[in-house]
Amino acid sequence: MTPDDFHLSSFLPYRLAVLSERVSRRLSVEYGRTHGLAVAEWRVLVHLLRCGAVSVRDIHNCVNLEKPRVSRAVSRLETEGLVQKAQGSGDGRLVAISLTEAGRSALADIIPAATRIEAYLQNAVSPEDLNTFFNVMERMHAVLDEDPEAKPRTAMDLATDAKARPAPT
Amino acid sequence: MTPDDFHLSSFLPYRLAVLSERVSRRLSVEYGRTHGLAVAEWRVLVHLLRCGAVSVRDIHNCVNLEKPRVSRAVSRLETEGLVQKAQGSGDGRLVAISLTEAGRSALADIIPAATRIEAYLQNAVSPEDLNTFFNVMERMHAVLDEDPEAKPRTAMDLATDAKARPAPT
DNA sequence: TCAATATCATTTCAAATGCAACGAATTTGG
DNA sequence: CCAAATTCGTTGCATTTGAAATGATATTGA
Repeated sequence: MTPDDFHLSSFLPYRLAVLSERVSRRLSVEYGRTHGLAVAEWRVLVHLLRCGAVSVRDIHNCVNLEKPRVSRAVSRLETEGLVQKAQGSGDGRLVAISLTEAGRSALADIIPAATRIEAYLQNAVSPEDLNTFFNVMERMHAVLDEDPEAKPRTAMDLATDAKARPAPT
Repeated sequence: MTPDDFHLSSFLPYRLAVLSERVSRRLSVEYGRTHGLAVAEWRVLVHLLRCGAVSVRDIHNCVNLEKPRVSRAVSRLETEGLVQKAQGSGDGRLVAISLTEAGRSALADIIPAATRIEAYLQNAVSPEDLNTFFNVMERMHAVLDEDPEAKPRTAMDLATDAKARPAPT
């Protein structure tokens, strides 16, 4: 089926990858140049802002990063003084990772810039179209949720996408 | 602005990355298990199917892969016999890369599976919503095209997305 | 013509990545 | 109460990655 007229540039997975990579790179220019952060570190910082003192496993389960990647991102952030590790009271295995003041202040600097980039991307379309856009993304996730070959979604992404149907029409 | 209530899971770049990565991985399960291919190799093969004998630079300019990555993907494909390199007549620097019969036959095997995955993702939404979805993606690309900090799009992606407005209503 | 510059593909090198293994700590079950 | 199994965070290791350097060929301009 469809032997020769298969265009990569109209292939959904490819298009998603190209746009995603372009957006991510544009964003990382922002926090990379200003604070020397990589994607993993950015995600960890943002997660900590909302969730206080959490373990590596918690971060791993929330921000779609492999465990070793989280561990190393936290290490880098710690040496840069943006994050601190404490012994979790209770379970001695867990590490309680939290923002330092420097980390909080870095986020206060980066988040507005990140939000601005998100906004100028989203403002290019109408609110209805944007809503449809997110709904389509959620439907595709839902399809993958049924697929045993697909990697499961994190609990956090599930929860957020579930509530992301504000306009059922 | 928006200091504390910044949710990673509703942040456009993050959501794009998560879905894109999930879709790509699901797809690579397909051609990875059946033919031992990685993403770069898959893209190269597909491009060759449409474009015959091309250079590394051509592939690099079309399928959103860095030049060294293309070079290495071609090497691997060559050792696996799916691709052949020939001296480009004329310019002695260029390499003419083309599919072998084995490569063509591998694609004949993979493309239907890939198309099937694409289809079951796209069939989860109405054609109108899917069209809106692609339009939104194109608008975001257009915004990035104006942004000097963003990486330019490849000529191929530009051409395809431009014509990707098949239903002007 | 022939030096200077540009382009092409590959390679080098350092950093990032992910899987699996590991040691430490906890929980479970007998 | 304690051995087996589980969970946690980290580290080893092999692979992948991309930026810059390299060598080879082409093109340009004096």
